[in-house]
Amino acid sequence: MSIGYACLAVGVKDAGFKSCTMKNADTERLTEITEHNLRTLENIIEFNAANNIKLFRITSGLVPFGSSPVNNLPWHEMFEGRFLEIGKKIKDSGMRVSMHPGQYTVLNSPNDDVVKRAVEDLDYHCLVLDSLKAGQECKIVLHVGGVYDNRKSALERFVRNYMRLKENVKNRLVIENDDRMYSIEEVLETGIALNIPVVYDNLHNAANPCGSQSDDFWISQCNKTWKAADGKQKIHYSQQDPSRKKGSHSEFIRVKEFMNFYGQVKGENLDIMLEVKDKNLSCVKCINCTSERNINILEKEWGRYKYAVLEKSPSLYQEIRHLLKDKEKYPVVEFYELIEGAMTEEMNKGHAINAAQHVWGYFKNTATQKEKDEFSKLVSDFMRSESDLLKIKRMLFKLSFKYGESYLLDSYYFLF
DNA sequence: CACCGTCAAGTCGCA
DNA sequence: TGCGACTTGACGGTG
Repeated sequence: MSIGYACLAVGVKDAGFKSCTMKNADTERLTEITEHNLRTLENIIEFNAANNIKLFRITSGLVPFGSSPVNNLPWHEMFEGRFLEIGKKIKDSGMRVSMHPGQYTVLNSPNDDVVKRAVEDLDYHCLVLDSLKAGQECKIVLHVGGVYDNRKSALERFVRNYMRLKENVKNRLVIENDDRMYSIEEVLETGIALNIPVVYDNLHNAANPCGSQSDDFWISQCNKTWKAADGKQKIHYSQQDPSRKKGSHSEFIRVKEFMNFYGQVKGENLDIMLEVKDKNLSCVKCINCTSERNINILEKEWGRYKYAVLEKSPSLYQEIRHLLKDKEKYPVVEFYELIEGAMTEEMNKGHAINAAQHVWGYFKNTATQKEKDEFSKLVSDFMRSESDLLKIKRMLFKLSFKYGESYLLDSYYFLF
């Protein structure tokens, strides 16, 4: 069982991808961005390896306009060596990677130009994985596509167009239920007919259900479509954002809800891809909650969360400190539940200033007079509602960098 | 340097 | 028939 996250890592140094617009996509810019994005991918892979994360989705934007005539660079030859280096790091750490073309890659369209672009886009995704020398268990996840007023012929067209794909693309392609068009039942029928694996997505099934079967039921149905060469069965797991419309991914994984789900499926041998806004943060959380670890892990996590908690709730901050006192225990679920409680608190100016002062404590003796003046001005501006908290945090982050406070540089305080 | 409109894709639903 | 919504983060131009 591995738990992973998609595309981006938050709070990781030098881990931002770049892109460009079509009209700026000249050879020089495309080369530079590809080079940059490969370095970014490598940094994220190294972060994953260091944090015991064994499942990761690579962003489709890795090579800008990778499947468009706008980009006619032989990028996989130009960067062959870089792909091999990164691919080796992936393999050496035991990581499984995947890719997932977006909603605009539609293989079953009645418009043949659209289909042609979809085929080219799948070729591109496959070439990225091939260039990394990723095994056949590293999949490309695709939705079935549109309905066009006739589900039966639309599904038949998917089957026909699938046959047009190259063998190495076919070997990686898996299909997923979506939140509007094709329910898990229809995707399963298609997967069985084509003999390709099916990825079950729990939130899509909640938005676009068929019958009232449990997640566990559909997961075991999908399990039958995964052959040995395809690797472990994969599913997508996400939770509804309570304040946004149906189908929106939550900011973070609510640990209690996740553990309830996990209790039902832990007997299966699954890889779980999380789709969640805070990415690696919830991923680390879920890994910590489902594996045998010790309190050192929680103390490390606490070091990163503590000021983010303090600025929302001093009382929960104290409660967590007490929870971590007993070094023989590993109260992981309680720990994260308390953090979640703090993160959902409304912002309170007094608490926010208090936390900012705690962080300022790292610098107040070493800071220059100019920095001291600037900090107190930002604080009083914030109290008078003349500026926002972001400005204070931005300054504190800069100081952390300048004075080499690596403990603070890793803090999630600067992310929220 | 902060802010916000634009980009890029294909389909569906509603005038 | 045509256009807005859907989705996403970063670009890129403005003030």
